[in-house]
Amino acid sequence: MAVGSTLGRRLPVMADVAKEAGVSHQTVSRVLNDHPNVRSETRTRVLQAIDKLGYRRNLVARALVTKHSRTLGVVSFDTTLYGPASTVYGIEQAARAAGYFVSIVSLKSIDRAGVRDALDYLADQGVDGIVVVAPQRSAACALDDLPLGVPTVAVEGGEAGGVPVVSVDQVEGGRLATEHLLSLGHETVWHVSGPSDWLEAEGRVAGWRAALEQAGREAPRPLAGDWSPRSGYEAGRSLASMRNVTAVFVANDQMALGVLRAFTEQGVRVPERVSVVGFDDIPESEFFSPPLTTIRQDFGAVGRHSIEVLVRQLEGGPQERERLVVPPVFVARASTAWA
Amino acid sequence: MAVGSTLGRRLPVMADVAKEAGVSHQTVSRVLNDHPNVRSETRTRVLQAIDKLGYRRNLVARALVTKHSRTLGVVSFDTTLYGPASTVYGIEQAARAAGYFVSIVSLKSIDRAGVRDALDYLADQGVDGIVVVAPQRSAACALDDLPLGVPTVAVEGGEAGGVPVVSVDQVEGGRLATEHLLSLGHETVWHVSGPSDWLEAEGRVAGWRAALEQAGREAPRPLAGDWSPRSGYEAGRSLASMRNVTAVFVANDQMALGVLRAFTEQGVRVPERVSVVGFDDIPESEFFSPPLTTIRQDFGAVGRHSIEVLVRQLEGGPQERERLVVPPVFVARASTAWA
DNA sequence: CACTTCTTTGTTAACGCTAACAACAGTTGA
DNA sequence: TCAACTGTTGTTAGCGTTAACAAAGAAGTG
Repeated sequence: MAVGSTLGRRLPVMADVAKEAGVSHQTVSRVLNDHPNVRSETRTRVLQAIDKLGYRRNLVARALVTKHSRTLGVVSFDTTLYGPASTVYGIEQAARAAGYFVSIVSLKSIDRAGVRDALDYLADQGVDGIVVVAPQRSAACALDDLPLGVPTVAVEGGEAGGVPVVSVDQVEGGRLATEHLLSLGHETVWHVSGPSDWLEAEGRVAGWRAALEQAGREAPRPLAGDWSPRSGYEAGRSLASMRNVTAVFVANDQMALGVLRAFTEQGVRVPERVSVVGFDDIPESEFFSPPLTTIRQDFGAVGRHSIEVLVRQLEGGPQERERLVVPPVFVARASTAWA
Repeated sequence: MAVGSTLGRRLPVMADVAKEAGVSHQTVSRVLNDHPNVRSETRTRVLQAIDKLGYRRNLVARALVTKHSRTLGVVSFDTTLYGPASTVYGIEQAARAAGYFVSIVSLKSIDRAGVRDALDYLADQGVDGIVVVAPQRSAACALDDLPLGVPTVAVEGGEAGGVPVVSVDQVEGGRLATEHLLSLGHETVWHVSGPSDWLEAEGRVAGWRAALEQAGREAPRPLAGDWSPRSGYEAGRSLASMRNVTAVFVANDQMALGVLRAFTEQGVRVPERVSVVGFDDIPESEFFSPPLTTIRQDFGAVGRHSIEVLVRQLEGGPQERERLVVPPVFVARASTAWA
């Protein structure tokens, strides 16, 4: 690509290419859009002109007339956390592979108004579709009043207002963790949960409860955390002081780290005296002391599926009210042992 | 905002609002853009019409004529890692506060071609400016051939081709870590470095070397990792088998976790026999066993500054060849002790 | 009172592209 | 020979907005 004749001047437009190639601008457009009826000799002449002038088509002008920007909007919450970050990454990769740009709004806090603003913001910008990573009840609610006419998919969105949802089966994950601990002979399993307004936290609690119930065990009162290692640490200190605790299912790996730390400080040995299971399988978990048994979520798959569903809608499909569930995977390591 | 008369029809445009308010479309435009010369009575009539029709302005059309999209592009590498994720988050927050959208391209691998493509991709889309998170030498090189005319800022970009750079002072960080260990009476300090093509890794090595040299100590051969806990673990196994190692500066916290794990397995006590310092201060570090002494990077500040510099350029400032450096902060915890 | 100036509004022409239709050659077929 | 078709290209008219200029009235000034 050369800069050539337009050096220092304004960027070349389609008309410049047309003149250079001795055709009409419409023929240039046809070449660019792979229309069938262009003589191959004409096509090469146009391509040469494009190359010579260093022409790049103006996608804004294109979007104005086609009404499609080939941009997807993503609304997420705190992309500093491993889960959201991985999900957004998966979404971005899948979107690009499908030929779409991604415009991201990362919310600091999620109230209904914040999500609404973000959605309006994206709709204004002319995105073709939106993925909302809505792990909280409040965010999921905001999906009830969507910008009209913009196809939307929710990730981890519960029964979000009429839009398709892609999520990891949190209930199943909670069940897997709990059943594993029960199968090791533990009388019951304690639980450090995530914040109560998070759907994921709720799902894990439900799975944990279901597994205990099925085994005919009493469910102890869960300890509530906020996903942070510190909150896990505090829960861990409480648990360490209780003699009857032998198994703990912690709702994410970061809090599990805090629990492990508290146990170490209090001289509670893992897994000899207490077994611990986490959730997420962050890259660090394998190197905790001891390496953490956990439930892996395939965030990449969630991202890919959400884009698949969205693109299917964009490209003509009907607004199906589908619900895609990605199964979690149990990962055995060294933080759990026989009672 | 009501949906009103256009229910089920096409979205209302400026002309519809104009007709509703009994003015010309240009007057509507003036109201929307806060032009001074509009009679206040006219203004309220227009605003009422906007509200009644549920009108939202078409930013694509606006961008076509103004040549500004109020969108910034961000090119980053693997936003799953804590550092890049935090930086991008900081950028996004700052950009939104400044009234800009953010379009993100997250590269899987960074070769020069990949970065180039991403830049073209964004330039095509009509972004007003670009932030490149270019922590690798290869990425930084790609800044040499930038899309013409799009203001750009590099984050962690070394001496990137003529564009402003915002970064954390990695050399100073490496120095802080090493000096701390030397001040505790350690004879010398070993180093587990990041990948050699990362500028950050290089800076930390340089700081470590400088501190040792200044103290008149021999620098041992550094062990190379790839930022992952696993590579730290492997380095840790090597170090554990060497009797003369009493202090290790690890180039990031994730690898430090791996080192700690290897030491634990081999019965090497931290900090009693070996002191360990990490880098980054990820949220987990405080809860490692033992809590990790480390160097904190203020990723949020880096993001904010990069947007500041970029916006200053966009809004008329000259393309200054500036270099903004954010100082790292030493964080003392329990993984270091007197030799 | 004529003259300039200011305020408010409207009219017209872009911005760079694609869609729709028109036009023209070169076939083909009756 | 004329009509109908086919493949290729050009012409025109938008998309929805802002910029530039024009115009009309109000207000100030000598």
